[in-house]
Amino acid sequence: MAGTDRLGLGVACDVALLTVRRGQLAVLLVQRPDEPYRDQWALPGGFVTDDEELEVTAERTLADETGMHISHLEQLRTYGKPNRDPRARVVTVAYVAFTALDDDPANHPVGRSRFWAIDDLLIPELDQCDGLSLAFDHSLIVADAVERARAKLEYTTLASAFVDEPFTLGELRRVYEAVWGISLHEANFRRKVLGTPGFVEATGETAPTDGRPAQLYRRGNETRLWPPILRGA
Amino acid sequence: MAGTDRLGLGVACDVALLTVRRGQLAVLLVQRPDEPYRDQWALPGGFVTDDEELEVTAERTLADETGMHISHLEQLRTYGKPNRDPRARVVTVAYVAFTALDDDPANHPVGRSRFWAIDDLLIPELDQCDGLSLAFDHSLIVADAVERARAKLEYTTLASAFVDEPFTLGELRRVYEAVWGISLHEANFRRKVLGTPGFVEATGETAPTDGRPAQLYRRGNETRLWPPILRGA
DNA sequence: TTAATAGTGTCTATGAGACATTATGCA
DNA sequence: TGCATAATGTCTCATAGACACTATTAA
Repeated sequence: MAGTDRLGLGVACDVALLTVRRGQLAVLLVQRPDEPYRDQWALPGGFVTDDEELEVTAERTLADETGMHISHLEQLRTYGKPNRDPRARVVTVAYVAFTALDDDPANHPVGRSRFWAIDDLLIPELDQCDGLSLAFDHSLIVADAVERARAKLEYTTLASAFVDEPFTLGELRRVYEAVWGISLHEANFRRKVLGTPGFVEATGETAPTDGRPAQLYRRGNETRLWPPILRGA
Repeated sequence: MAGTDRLGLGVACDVALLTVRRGQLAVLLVQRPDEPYRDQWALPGGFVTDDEELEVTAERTLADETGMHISHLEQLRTYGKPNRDPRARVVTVAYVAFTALDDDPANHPVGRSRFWAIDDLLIPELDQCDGLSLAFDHSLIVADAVERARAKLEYTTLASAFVDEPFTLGELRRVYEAVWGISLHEANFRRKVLGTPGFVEATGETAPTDGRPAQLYRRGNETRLWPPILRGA
């Protein structure tokens, strides 16, 4: 670690908060109030302050800019291309988080922030060549966050983080379908989820649907999913 | 991204170069010439210079400190605890890479660097409570690198990156055994590898062993491994 | 009744784990 | 000959995929 010039280099954190809304995977964005990229949409985030943990920076800036308080952030990766910010060299440590949208308005984004369906964004990295254009290299970060979510559904019980409790197996299945963009076989999905101890816990209650009422479940204690549910080749 | 105080914060890159040597997973370390942690062993790495890609910093400092030239680095994660470096706030972007050790001395570490078997290191994060103590939080980085390697063996053909060409299936199997620390069933492993198109390509040659001579193979073009080879619960 | 979704049961194909057996070198 | 490792064959079990069928509500 030889010391070289390291001034004029900023460190920031950005957060890709994902949810499933109206059957679509969505990400929380903020409309930028200032240049550069004024009025364009960007991930919430900001610079690291002295003696502040990176994850705390992510939580703090997320709360400041969107009003969302999320406690379990997961580091995604770090983006440091020299010209990714036109003002100066900024290395950003991106975090990803997953949340359910409940009916409590206190948990909804405020100010210039809102959720956007991934499908409505211009994300070349996901072969989406039209839609809302994002500031900086944030389309790349969103693409990586989406891939992280897709991968984690395979081998963890993350899907249940996207649904509000209590939930039905149909709702849980539609999370998989929204994130992976494919349809899953209802009966096999049920067998798999119920056959994994600790994935979900039955409440004994039922909820009305468009058809037969469905059993309600809560999240179980298990976080790993073994064997995994694989997306296929 | 509101601008706040961001001076006095350094950005560095560190590299965990992994290999399999004498049947053991090993990592390339450098004995520190200066304080802090003088004479202790650390990952090669150094500060990012102006307008330098993070990956280039990693490659450059690896080459400077160890003489190893590795072109395919993969970002591992970023470590930014406020006091991880006693001198100043330093955020380090860690990279991981995988290499085979051939007989060419040009590809061996030089100077104060050498490979250390993971088993000989003090890595609390891997429940290894005695052995060589590493500088900074590098035992955590090494632990994460080892876990990355273990995971990638499952769903990619990474294992072949650890063996010098040409290689036998026995050598390839011993890579899995060294990295995962378990023994694999020889016949099932062979069926799996040969049943995955593009994992290995037969050369037609054979190599002597302690028993029957073994067919020799080269790396194939496939990088994904489907279905994966799973370590088990 | 029909439509819609929840939920159960079962057949089959695939692939992993386990094991037996043969092949081929060397001491 | 015995030993060590390579290589092949096969049986079994777990599980995913597919599909048929029943259950329960609302319109």
